[in-house]
Amino acid sequence: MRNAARVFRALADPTRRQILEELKRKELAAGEIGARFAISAPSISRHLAILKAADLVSERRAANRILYRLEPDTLIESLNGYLSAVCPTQVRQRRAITARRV
Amino acid sequence: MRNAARVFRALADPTRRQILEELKRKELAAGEIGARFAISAPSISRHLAILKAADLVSERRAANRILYRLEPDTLIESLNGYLSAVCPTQVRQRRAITARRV
DNA sequence: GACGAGTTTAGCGAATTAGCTAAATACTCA
DNA sequence: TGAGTATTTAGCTAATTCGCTAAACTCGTC
Repeated sequence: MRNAARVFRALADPTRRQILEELKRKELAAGEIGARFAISAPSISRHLAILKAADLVSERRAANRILYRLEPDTLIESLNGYLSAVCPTQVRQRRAITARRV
Repeated sequence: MRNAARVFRALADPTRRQILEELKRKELAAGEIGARFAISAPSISRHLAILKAADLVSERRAANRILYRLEPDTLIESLNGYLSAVCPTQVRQRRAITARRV
């Protein structure tokens, strides 16, 4: 994965990991995400920019607001890619299935 | 996973991710690991301590040297645990197999 | 017990990061 | 166009991180 470094860097922060969890059900506006945390809007905005740079989320404007959406493929491919590189035997079965599914 | 924060923090550094890859085949002494990188022995030692604190490696003394061994279960469970939390539908099949295997 | 090899600990400096507030930008609606 | 809402950008500070060198520790051997 060419972007794996950015992905792992992005996942190092607990707030960012939780943001991705918040987005798992549906896309949310930056403000809606921020409301779930005790930190300022600019800080949330910065976290979202880092997640976007890692292709872990995408954004689209909807009128006034900017909606963020999880990009599960980046997460799955990055983490699975590294798992496969480090623990090839343990994840062999898993990869076979992923390949079939895609 | 109680330790997931430490695991993700540990994986944020490219040197540490590569150390785990070096360890995938067999356990290695700190010096053998260091020889594969262009950084000083103390820096490698520090990286190994961080990996050990995250339970991603274990160590045992062998005479003069300290051998480090990959702990694949921690890596697999941490990454898969987070994947399952964020992308439950996409990793459903995968988890079923892991459960059967364990 | 002293030496040598292997490794870690201490302590420092430069760079990065995560938080904040204030100000700027983007868009909608009257 | 002017006001209001949503979000980002700029600029700052405090804390963390990663690298280094020097010194200490551990173990086996003489």
